[in-house]
Amino acid sequence: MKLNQRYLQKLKTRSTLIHSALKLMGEEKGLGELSLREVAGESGIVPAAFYRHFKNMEELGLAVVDDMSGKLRTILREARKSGAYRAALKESLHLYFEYVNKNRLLFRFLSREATGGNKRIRLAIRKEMSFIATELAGDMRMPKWIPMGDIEFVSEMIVSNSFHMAGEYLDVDLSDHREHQKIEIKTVKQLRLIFVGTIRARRKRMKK
Amino acid sequence: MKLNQRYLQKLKTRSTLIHSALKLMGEEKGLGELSLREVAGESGIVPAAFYRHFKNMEELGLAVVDDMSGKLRTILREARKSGAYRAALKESLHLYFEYVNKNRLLFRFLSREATGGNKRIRLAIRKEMSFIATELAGDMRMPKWIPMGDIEFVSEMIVSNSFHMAGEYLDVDLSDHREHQKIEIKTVKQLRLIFVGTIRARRKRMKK
DNA sequence: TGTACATCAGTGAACGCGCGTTCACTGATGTAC
DNA sequence: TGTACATCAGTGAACGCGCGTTCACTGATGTAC
Repeated sequence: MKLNQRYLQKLKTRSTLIHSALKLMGEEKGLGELSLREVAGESGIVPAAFYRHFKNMEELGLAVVDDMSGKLRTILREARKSGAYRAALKESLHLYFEYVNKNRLLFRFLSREATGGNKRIRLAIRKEMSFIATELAGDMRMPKWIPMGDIEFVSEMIVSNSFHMAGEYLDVDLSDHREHQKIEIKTVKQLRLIFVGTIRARRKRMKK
Repeated sequence: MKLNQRYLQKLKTRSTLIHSALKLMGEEKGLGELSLREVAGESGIVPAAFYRHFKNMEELGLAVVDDMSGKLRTILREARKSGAYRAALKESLHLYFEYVNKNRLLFRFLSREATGGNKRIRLAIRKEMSFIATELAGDMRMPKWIPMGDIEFVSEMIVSNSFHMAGEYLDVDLSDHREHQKIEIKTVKQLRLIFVGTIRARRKRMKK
């Protein structure tokens, strides 16, 4: 039997470690600056007990990425069901930035570690973004005559751009609504440009 | 008299500190993971002497950004003079990725710290990118009827995309030429798409 | 030009601190009979 | 069901280490006269 009391308690502590790590990094500290003792302390266990869950801090970092992957995919699936994709670009992005704002720590973590000091973690995050891009490609409404290759290319660009703009969004002072608005509008313009570029470039080539 | 022997020696040590920092961070370590003692040791001075140059590691970080800003601007100016901008997109980007490869530490630093843990440094790097985008906007060859606002918008996107792709480029195994090639081609396609999007979107609006 | 004093980059020792890791342990929970 | 033993998440103490920062100092260089 695996689902016994002891096992469940272990999972709970593991999850606490993951969330403590996210909390302690906050908006300003990288994974590499986080200490094992800090995380253990915040989680209410003794430093030595950390090793019952992870071999070292890198393994914990990968677990954080894995945990957020799960969350992100769930959100994505729900957004698809709720029909958010079918809304106009402007409305979709408004929902997106609202979500970014409600999950500041998560997005700061992603933005920071996607280019951070640890290569394994960088690649894990990039892989996750690539997954999201593939999902998005499947859901995107594009003229039927646009080939799938183009759609995948464009959704990669969209995901990359959106993450980048989320990073800028999070650096704006919390109370500065005007600046938040500006970033939202800028993102809409960027994505629109990407859509137009895709469609026009393809149409041009097909006419030839 | 400012340009005395003592002052020049101080400048030299300061410059050594900056380069030691870049070297020690290498491809994998963030500014926040770098220790004052490491940098001092690598530079051949005693830890206490560090304080003759910088108040703390953050100030050193800002100096690194400032130093690379100077370098980057010089390169940009030379590229303009040499007419590299007038070459086809493909050739320009090939030169760009060659430059990225020759300055791996610099670009890894920029890529890492542009979203890194320290907000002052993030903003300093972003400001520098924005400067580069403005320069680029002035040099870019676009149809005369495209308004300056559009050109600035598009050069911002280009700079942002190019930096992002440089980050991916640096994570590819050094000997994997095929993959490097792929990233180059992908970047060309991305930028082409951005150009087409800009021109077509604007033309469309003007016809109405 | 020569002398006497000021400046200041770099020294070397010392400090208290939090770090990662090890170890034998405890005691609640699980398992075999 | 009851008992005897096994498992194992978490404990608490200890270790040696590198850290940032302070301080009084040194001695080469600069400046005023």
